[in-house]
Amino acid sequence: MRDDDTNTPAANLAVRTSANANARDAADAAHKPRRKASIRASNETHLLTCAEAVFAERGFEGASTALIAERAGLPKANLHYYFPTKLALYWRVLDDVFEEWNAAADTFDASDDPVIAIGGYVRAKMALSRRRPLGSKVWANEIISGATHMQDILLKQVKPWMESRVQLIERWIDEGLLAPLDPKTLLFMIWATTQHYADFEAQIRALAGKRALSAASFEATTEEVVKMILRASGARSPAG
Amino acid sequence: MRDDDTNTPAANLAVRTSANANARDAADAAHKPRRKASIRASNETHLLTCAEAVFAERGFEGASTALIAERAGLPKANLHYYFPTKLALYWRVLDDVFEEWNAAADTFDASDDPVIAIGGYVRAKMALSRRRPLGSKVWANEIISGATHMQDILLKQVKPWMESRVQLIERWIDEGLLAPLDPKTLLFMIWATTQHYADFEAQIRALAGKRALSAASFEATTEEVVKMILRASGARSPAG
DNA sequence: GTCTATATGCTGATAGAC
DNA sequence: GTCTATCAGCATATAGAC
Repeated sequence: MRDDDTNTPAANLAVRTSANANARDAADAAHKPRRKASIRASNETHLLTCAEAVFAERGFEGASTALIAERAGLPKANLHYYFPTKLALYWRVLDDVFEEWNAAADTFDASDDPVIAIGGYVRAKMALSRRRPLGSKVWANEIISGATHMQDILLKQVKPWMESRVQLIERWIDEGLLAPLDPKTLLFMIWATTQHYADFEAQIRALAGKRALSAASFEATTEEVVKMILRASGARSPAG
Repeated sequence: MRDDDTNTPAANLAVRTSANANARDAADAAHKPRRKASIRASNETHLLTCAEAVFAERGFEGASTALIAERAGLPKANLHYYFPTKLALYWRVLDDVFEEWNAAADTFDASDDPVIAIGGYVRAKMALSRRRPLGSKVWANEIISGATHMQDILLKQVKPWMESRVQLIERWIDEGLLAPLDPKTLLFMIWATTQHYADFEAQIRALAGKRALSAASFEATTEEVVKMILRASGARSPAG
């Protein structure tokens, strides 16, 4: 590993955003056509999409830059022009996935009614599993492999989020709005159950049939999951 | 892929068992020392143990026979002497994992009381996650990657088991011993939640601390999970 | 910005001496 | 049954012509 530890996914995220902005500014300032920057942007996003699929299917070590480039319809050297190393490309994919995880996490704070907060969060996580299963699989692969490239995100972003949500859940328990339970166990159960519909797609398809993952069926399953999680947590609304 | 479809994990399992028996018989019949057969057996099990760890960490494509052999302290050629191809070795690992999955599945039939049956099954799955997390990770990796090497096991063994358990759950619902729910969603929730403690070990360690996976803590967590799953399913004992 | 050609090392698997 | 030496192919990454 030649990269120093400032080049983490989170650090990369910041770099990327400002780098893109700088590229556009430079093009504008020189009165050059915006074309180059937009070719770059579209090639980068296309490569990221293909990389997400290959990393999901084969994990970091199993994925090859040749296969990613082939799926993107670009020569391998072109991939290395945009992303210097396979690891840099991987970190960008992890970043993108975490951004969506974060957006879903916000729905937890939509209300101080645990029925609405927990129900809404479960629905958001289920929707994410359906909309972007590949991203969830990349995340899962990374953690199964020991989460070596994600320690920073886990410790600096996910952990604080979890800890404040644990306090919120404990308050709800004190107020009698939730059954006495271990908050972390509840959160892990929500993550496990909702992400299962993305990560274990292939097993669900084999066991429950292709229809099980159709739009209508998935929506019904989502409501089943919401119902069961709410029952598991013993949630009730403050008013009632 | 040069192997024909009779060489599936399930087929391999049968072959292995009889092959081992034959090897022992032959040695006994020829009055040769038992040594050779037991060297074979011990090398094979050792290689299987190391292979399980490497496949868990890196997935099938990411794992290399060189690394597996190195961890086993054997030359790579020796590995290929016992297991002709990487795929054959992988299938044997999948078999072993499935055997344990199957043993845990039996606990579901320990009683006709859903509180005992479901609670016991959850405890068995949690115990398995703790005792053999690497096996669970291999299974998870395989399914995330599309379950291409497990279609037979899923369709011929897991699916029938699931379908008969679905009928049992439906009967319990009819008898008023479970809340009205979709049985498959309940089973998926049990699998997802219990396997989470094996597959997402690294995340749990990062978020909840190393202590979270200690023996005492894990036992407490198991009871939390049992409590929440039973509440989610609305289970009650027939007598009460 | 694109892409052919190539460097360097690792991959699964085998040959054949011991 | 063990293991060194080696194969052909694929891995990541780069050089340099266009």
